[in-house]
Amino acid sequence: MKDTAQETINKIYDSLTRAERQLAGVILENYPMSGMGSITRLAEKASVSTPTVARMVQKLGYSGFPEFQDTLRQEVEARFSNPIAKHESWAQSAPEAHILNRFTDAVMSNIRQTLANIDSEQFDLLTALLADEKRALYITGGRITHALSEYLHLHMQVIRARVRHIRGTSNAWPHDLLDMSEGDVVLIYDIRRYENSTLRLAEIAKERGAKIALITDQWQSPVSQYSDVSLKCRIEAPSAWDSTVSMMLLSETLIAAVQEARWDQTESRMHALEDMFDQTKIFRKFV
Amino acid sequence: MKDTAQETINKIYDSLTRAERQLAGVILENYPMSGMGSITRLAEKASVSTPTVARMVQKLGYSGFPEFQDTLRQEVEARFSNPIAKHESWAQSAPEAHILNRFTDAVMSNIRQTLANIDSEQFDLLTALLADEKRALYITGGRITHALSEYLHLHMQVIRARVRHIRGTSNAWPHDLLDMSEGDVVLIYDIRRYENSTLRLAEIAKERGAKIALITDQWQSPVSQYSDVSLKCRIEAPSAWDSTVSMMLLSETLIAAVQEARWDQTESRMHALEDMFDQTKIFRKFV
DNA sequence: CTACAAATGTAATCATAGTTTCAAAGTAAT
DNA sequence: ATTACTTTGAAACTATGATTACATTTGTAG
Repeated sequence: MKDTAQETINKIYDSLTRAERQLAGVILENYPMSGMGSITRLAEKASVSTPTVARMVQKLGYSGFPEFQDTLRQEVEARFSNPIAKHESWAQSAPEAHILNRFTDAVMSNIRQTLANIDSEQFDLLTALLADEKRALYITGGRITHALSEYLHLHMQVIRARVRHIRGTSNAWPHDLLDMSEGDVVLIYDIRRYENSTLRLAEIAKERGAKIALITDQWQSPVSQYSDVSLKCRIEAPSAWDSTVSMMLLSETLIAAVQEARWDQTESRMHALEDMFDQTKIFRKFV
Repeated sequence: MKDTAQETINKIYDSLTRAERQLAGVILENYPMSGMGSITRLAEKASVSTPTVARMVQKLGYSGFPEFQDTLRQEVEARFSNPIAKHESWAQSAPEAHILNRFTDAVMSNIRQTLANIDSEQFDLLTALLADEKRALYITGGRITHALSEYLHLHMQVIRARVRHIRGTSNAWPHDLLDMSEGDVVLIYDIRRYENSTLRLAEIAKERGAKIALITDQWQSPVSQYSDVSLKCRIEAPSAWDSTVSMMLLSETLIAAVQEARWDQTESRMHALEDMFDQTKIFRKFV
């Protein structure tokens, strides 16, 4: 493997001249960031002239300062992108290039980026809206996100009253909007291939005074122009389709957050639900 | 405290134009290293022109690209000398104990464990079964996993013919089994609070000579006694409910794998679908 | 469909960074 | 002390990066 700049410097340190050693000292001092500015700045920091710097990087084996700097940049990048988990293979039983590993790589990165860019205030605001039972809650999704919206709906129904699922994919949704009143919340999932009917729905809901919450991709659905709160998720994947894993994560986190926020009320609802399950014998008793 | 470039970008993201968002995406993608090269390189990576970059950094409040880059450099330097970054907090904008960070922690660990314990041969076997159009495919889920099963069904329908979704939650599923013949595949999602009807379904399908595939949790559904192939997922979460994110990940990976396996046939199906969408004007043209 | 405004890229211009030349200063050997 | 050689930085030069002006394209309202 190729040496890092650091190693090279140490290797040839003895053959360096006075000014060059001075410079080498500064570079190593807080390596590798010191070399990230311009050649002039580095020269000044080491109190030598720019030609001295230029000459030394050539001694180190680089064609010029830019190449030297590129090397440093790459080193920084390597250290950055996940000190530990850089190239761990997720499924050890499969080769690194197996779709299991490639896909998981992408998804992990999606999740990291989604979380890194999330605005926690928006999240908290949305949690508060969803937890407020005075506001009726409408949930809807598009073709791909329908499943997610249904999943959220299922859980929200357990947590609180007045939750409704709108099938955005049907054309019956205007009926659902009849009951909507000022201050109600409409939560919309919308990712690319943004659908026209979803946009219309948001528009109409907005007109009726509803709060619009949006969960969308990094390119943002046009619905965002009407939304009061929105969360952006990364959805890229090595596939012909996008990955909604990060949206699923956010949805579940929302469920957990809302649930936490109103545990008092939810607890009794859950018990009631359990009782009903018991009576209908849907589930196996203790496996 | 002064905002980081990252925060600033997110804050004004809404007011950005198409090309600028494209650029913002690239910057955030592997922030902050992407901004460390020259303006030209950054522009190329984002497929926009250099003026677009120059304009955006000004929108962000910097006097020009060099100042912007200086800021990034300082951020990198700060993170470098800061050893606390070890235990990474996913959403930096929220405290470590925020549900966003706690939940994500759990989910990341679920994914790691799920992948670590997966048997890639089982996965490949399942991929092959799903890719084989000679076998009709039936997909079903339980109360919680219904959404997942529907999601998989949606995609499988695009990829291949003869796919059917069985609503395990209704009591009409015996009807769906009438057409089932030897060698067909039944894919079942089943996680805890395993449902009786799901078990019955598996039993009957097995009797009719179907291959049973199972996606379940780490405690394993009783369906596994009938299954020919099964994948186990971790689903624990700091919540009153389980997290199905890892199942979603596996499902999407399966979709990608099957799709890859039969891309020749799938491609034309997807085009046909696109054409139909165009005709029905469901989607917005290029946002 | 037309007219206008906004967005974006091309190309010219300007600024700064990087390199090279060369002369001055330092150093060591005679 | 003189000469030959090495080191070094000032300054000229060159290349590349950043900015600006302007034309083209794209989208939108009338």
